[in-house]
Order: sequence, then C-alpha cells, then structure tokens
Amino acid sequence: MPEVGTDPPKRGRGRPTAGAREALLVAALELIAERGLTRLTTREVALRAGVSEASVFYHFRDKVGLLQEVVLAGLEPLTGLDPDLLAGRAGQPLEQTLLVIATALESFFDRALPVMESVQADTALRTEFAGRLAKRDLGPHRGVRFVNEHLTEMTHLGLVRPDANTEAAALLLVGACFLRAWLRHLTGQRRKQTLPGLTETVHALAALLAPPAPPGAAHRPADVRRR
Amino acid sequence: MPEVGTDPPKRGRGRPTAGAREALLVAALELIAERGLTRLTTREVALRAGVSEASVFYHFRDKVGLLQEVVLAGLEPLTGLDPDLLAGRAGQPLEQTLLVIATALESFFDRALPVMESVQADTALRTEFAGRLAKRDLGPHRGVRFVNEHLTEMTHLGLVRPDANTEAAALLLVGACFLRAWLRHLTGQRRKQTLPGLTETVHALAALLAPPAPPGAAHRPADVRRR
DNA sequence: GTCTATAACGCGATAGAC
DNA sequence: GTCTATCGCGTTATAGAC
Repeated sequence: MPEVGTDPPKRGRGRPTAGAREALLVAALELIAERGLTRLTTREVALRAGVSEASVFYHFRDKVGLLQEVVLAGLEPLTGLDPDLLAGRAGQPLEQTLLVIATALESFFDRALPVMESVQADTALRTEFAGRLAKRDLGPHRGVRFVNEHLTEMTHLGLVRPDANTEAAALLLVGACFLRAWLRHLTGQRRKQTLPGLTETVHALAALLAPPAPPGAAHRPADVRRR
Repeated sequence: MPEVGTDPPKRGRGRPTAGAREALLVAALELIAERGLTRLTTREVALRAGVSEASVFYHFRDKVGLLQEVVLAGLEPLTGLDPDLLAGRAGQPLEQTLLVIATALESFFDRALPVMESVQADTALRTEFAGRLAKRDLGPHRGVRFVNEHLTEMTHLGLVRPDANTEAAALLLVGACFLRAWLRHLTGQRRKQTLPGLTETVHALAALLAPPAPPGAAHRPADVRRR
C-alpha cells in the first residue's frame, strides 16, 4: 500500500502520470456526497476521474482500499481545527469567540459528514475506522475537547462564570452544531432550517455562561432574544 | 448463517399467510444495523426472515420499496416521544425532568440512527425521505420543539430563569444527546464514552438554566461537579 | 402467498499489451 | 502506470408451479 500524502504532480514519463490517484480520491468523494455509498461503483469513480477502471485496483488494492483512503482524506481537515483559529482573541467577548468556534465546527461537520455517514453504511469501513478513531483520536469528541480548552481559558480570564462545567458546556455547543449540520446534510442543505439559528444559539449559551453581574451593575447578565 | 433473535412463534409449513411481510421488515432492520446498508442483499434478508427471496418482491415492489418501508417502520417510535412521558412531573425539580427527557432522547436516537444513517447512504432513499421528513414533520427538530415546550412550561413555573432562550437551550440539549448517541453508534457502543456523561451534562445545563437565587439564600444557584 | 428455478445484468477484479 | 478486454460471480428481479 503506497504512500498517502503529497504526490508530486511532476513525474517524468511518456504519460505524465497525471494525478490519477488523486483524481480517483476526489471523484469518489464527490460521488459519495452526491449519490450515496450504495450507488458507488468503481466504474463510475474511474469514469469521473477520467481514468480506466483498472487504475482503481492498481492504486488501491480493492474497492475497500479506495474507500478507506477516501475516508481518511475526507477527515483530514479535522486536524486543521486547532491551528491559530483563535489567535489574538484573548480579550474578545465570550459570545464572539464562541461564534467563531461554532462556525468552524459546522463548517467542518459539513465537510466530514458525507464521509462519516459512509463509514456507517459499510461494515468493512466501520470496523476498520472505529479502531482508527480510537487510535488517532479523531472524531467529534475532539471538537468537544477543543471547545472545553478554550472555555477553561476564558474562565480564568473571568469571561465565564467560575462555577460552570466547561466540559459539559462544550458538549452542548458541539452537539448543537453537529445536529444542525446533520439535519442540513439530510435535507440537502437548501431548505431553511427548522432549528434555531447558530448565532441565536451561541448568543443564548454565552448569556448562560456569562458570570453574574456584580450587584448594582448597569447591564443585565443574561439577554433575551426570544425567537 | 441461521436466524438470530426472536424466532417468530408461527413459521409453519402451511400457508397461514404468516407475517412474512413483518418478518422481512424486522430482518432488514437488523441486518442494516449489524452490517450496514451496502452489504444488505435481498437474499440475506429473506434468509433471516425465514422466507423465500421472491416474497421480498411480492410484498414490496423492489429492494428500494423494502428499504423505504424499513425506514418508515424504524422511525415510527419517534411519534411515541410525546405521550405522557412527563405526566405528573409538574412540580419536580428541573434537573430530574431534564434527565428524563434526555434519557428518552438518547434512547430514541439509539433506535433511529441505524435507519437514518442508511437513508444518507442511498440517494433513492434520501430524496424520498427528505420529502417525507418535511411533510410529516419528523426528524430531530421535533425533539427540539418537544424540549422547548417543556422548558417554556417550566419557565412559567419559575423553575427556569425567565430571561433564558428556551428554544436555544432545547437545541443544546438535543444536540448533546444526538452527538452522544451518534458517537456511541459509530464506535459500536461498547467502548467507554470519551464524552461527558449524560447525567453530568444535564446537571450542568440545569444549573445554568436555574433562576438566580434571591440575595441571601443559603444554596448557590449553579453547581460545580467538574469532571 | 409462498415457493423453486432461473434469467439478465452489472459488479469487482484480473490479464496482458503498450 | 495506464490502457483494453474479459472473466466469474453475486445481485436484483421474474416466471410459473402449487
């Protein structure tokens, strides 16, 4: 099983060894998102990638091998959650920071859901991937930890009431983003959401997490924004 | 591979018009949950149901027809969310009521997720089901509305701080339950969860939603329970 | 309504030239 | 490394007896 990562687009040969491998991965990912895993055939993947079907079996051992790498590639952006997404936001208001995080979470779920759904639909992928999930520490719970870390930090800065359970709060936020993204994915993301909006939800959570105002302060600690 | 689970009491030789149809639906649902949709064949469904493969096409038009009815049957328990789950809980503490709701939600998601995942994996099912979801008002957003109604009620009873956005809080709770159930479903529900526990999460949310204690009260409004 | 038997088809995978 | 051509097989679906 050859390497995964960056295949140099340069390869001296009669055929420029066009990125067939990469094209196959992209084509498979697109087809999974469009038509679902059950309708995915090696034939069609090759067709969309613009290569022959045999190339599928040359580059990846078999169909499952292709799917495994598709899953891995489709989930890679998750690692990119951590980087300085919140750089320089130390003093920002709680609500705005949470909104940045929540938006990033939903964006990630939008990209990762088609792949994750496929894992569920095929036993071969499910078992293989469940182990990888435990081993490489992937999955939505990573988002929970990420949010928790920043909530803890904000607690130390006095932006979150000190008696709040930040880990639970992180689960609440990530769960809401996940549910919103999941439903959007199911309905084809064109219909207007029947769920509360992301901004509204973050606003409400921030209000709940804000430290109680000192007695006699001018502004009230929790805001309304009903509906 | 012989059949598993509840053997239909009546599988006689004669033609009692035995519940072949029902047996097929059950068998299909089990196989989807166990092995995933991509590995599901009409042959195996018939085998497990203890009938011939031809019966599949007699009762349901084709394979998709079978799957559509499986989805419908698997999602029916959702309608059973509303009934007097909270009968007589009017005066109960907020946290306990929320825990009852949250437990019911996770239980429902546990049952419904295998079916919902299958819908995602097949275009024919997805489009058909997306319409049905909008029409018959199914889906997780119904749980959000359910929770919201009871939170509103509790607000009127003075158990929830009046400035809280109950709709957003409902989304937070349902989302957390959904994420927990989803991850449990992915990992095969045997591994210990890496997410915060349900009780802990409900406890934390109840603390956040509780109305601020009147000045000089003996107990503090929000509890700790870190980790 | 349920069965056995089988048709028709598309799928995953391989062989071998280039 | 990519292609064309093809094989073997499992799959969905049908025919017709009972």
